Amino acid sequence: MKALSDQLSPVLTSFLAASHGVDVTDFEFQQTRKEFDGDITLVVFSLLRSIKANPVALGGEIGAHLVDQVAWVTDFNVVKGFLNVSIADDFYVGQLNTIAASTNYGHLAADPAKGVALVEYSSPNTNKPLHLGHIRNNLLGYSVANIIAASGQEVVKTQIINDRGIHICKSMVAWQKFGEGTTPASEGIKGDKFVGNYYVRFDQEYKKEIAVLVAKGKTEDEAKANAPLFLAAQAMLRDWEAGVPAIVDLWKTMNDWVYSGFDVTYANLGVSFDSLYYESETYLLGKTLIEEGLQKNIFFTKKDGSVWIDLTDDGLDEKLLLRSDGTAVYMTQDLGTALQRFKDNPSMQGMVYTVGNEQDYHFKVLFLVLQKLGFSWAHSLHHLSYGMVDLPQGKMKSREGTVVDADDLMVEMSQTAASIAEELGKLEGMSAEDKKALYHTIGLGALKYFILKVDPKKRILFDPESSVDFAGNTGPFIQYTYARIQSILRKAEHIELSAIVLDTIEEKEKEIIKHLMDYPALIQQAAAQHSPALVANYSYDLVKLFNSFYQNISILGEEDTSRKNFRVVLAHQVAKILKQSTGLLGIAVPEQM
RNA sequence: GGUCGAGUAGCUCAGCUGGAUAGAGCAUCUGCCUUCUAAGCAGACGGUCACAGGUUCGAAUCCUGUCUCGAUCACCA
Repeated sequence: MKALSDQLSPVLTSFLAASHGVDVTDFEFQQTRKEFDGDITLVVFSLLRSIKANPVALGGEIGAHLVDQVAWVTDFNVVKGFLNVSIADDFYVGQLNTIAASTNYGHLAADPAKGVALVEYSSPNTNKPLHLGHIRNNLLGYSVANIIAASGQEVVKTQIINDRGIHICKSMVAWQKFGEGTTPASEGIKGDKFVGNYYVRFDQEYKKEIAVLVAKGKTEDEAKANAPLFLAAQAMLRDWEAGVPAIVDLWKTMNDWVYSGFDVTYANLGVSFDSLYYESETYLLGKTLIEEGLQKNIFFTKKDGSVWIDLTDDGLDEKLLLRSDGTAVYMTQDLGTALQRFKDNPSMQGMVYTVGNEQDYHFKVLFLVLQKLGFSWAHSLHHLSYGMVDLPQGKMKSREGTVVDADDLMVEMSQTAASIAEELGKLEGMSAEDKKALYHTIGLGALKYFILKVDPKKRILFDPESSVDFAGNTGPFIQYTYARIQSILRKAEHIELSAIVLDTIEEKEKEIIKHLMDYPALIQQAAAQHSPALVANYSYDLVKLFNSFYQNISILGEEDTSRKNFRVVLAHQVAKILKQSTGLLGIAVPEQM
């Protein structure tokens, strides 16, 4: 649609300037409805604001001009205020040839003038294994990074690792006390799960201690603050900050366990990072920013020594930036991290934070603070806010064991894919190894599409019982269509794929080409809106169009050679775009399934 | 209470910079494998676009108010 309207608009502009003396550059086009003749429709109504005329008469005037002046406009009709324009079939054939001739159609190479965009995602709590919520985060961030890159801007995928603080010390204390020297290797479990267990263990033992103290007559708050485990964790944090070697070593060891566990999950999920930031390395820079803000009188100090910013003029509240004891809070380290990233990427133009919508307020404040500190790049920051993934019984809660574990879920998806495939029995002759890889591709395709097709802003309800579909509007449906096309292309190998010349094509073929023509504009739109859902829906629509064509019109069975060639090229281009578009979503497409 | 987001078919979702009779999938029901892979295709059924006003040639889309759900307003991260 856009590709077509972009070509018609200049003609209309100059015509209206000459005939009515008005300057109009924006026209409202839409797809012609099925019940009318034509390919594209100009909404004449919208022109009436600048031109006083009868819409039907004006539509006729414009239509006649287009037929006269544009070689590939063949006909027109006017219904009420709608001008339906017909386009010559060979125009579409020409467009298909253009698409076929271009590699990476619709994707642009990085433009140095656009600088580099950072996309942050994942950034999990290093004490807990990744769960379904993190999967949504990772898929969104990874996909948005791909989409921005395809739109023509260099991208750096990054994350912030929360590797310091009292919560880290909790699992360290628990391991020291109850770990008995075990390691992930000795227990044969992933490092993140191993450390996560001690984090849970801390919480359990801590609660017992509190109960004991309360039984002895202490109040709840007193008990919490005086429980031996809590005191131990606090002491450990002090030792860590003081750089006590034994503690720092333990910290490094346990963090490495977690990271190696996460790496396995990331690899299975198919996401990756170009750079990592550690809170332990940026929170001090955050503190210097606080100093700077105080000197500039952007921040103020309260009696107890805590540092705040007053955002009431911006419709927000006062916000704490530094504790009264001088230690950093969440905001402090995020300020430092942002500045560090700019220092590392001087051409930074745009940074996307992929973080759940529960932190909308935090990011509003963060961006405002950076703006007030005078950083020009602070205006290009964007919070990619997404809704929670909820279970039928509500929020996922690790303490209640209602968390959908990321590793487990991926295994289940793979197994479901396997059982469906075995039932269908189309994979004879494929090696066990290839099958395993294929099941993973399909299972993950189902999961990724399921999550990415919905608007990020919306909550997702995940029902483990009804699970993720493999038929209908799903990832496997798209993968299946791709595999079918590959099958055709294998059989069509001997066909000469030179530029096609045809005067007439089928309606279904035309619909497909129209959709292919929209791809470049779609990528730009998806990048501007940070929306993988747009790419997912585009891919689905393309597959719907192709399948209808495939089931109703024979490709290889066509006797006319040039027509057969045309259809093979068309199928080939559909596959090409599908591979590109699903690739942006992190979904792989199989040669056979 | 303030702020932000969501509310479209029984269910899960598109559509939202205003345009012709609001679209898909799942579920239910009909057909289609002797022909390029049926994880598919063709069709039926299914809607007061939360509610009420307003703006205009025209509103699911924009504005105002109301209701429901979620998030947030911590010297937690």
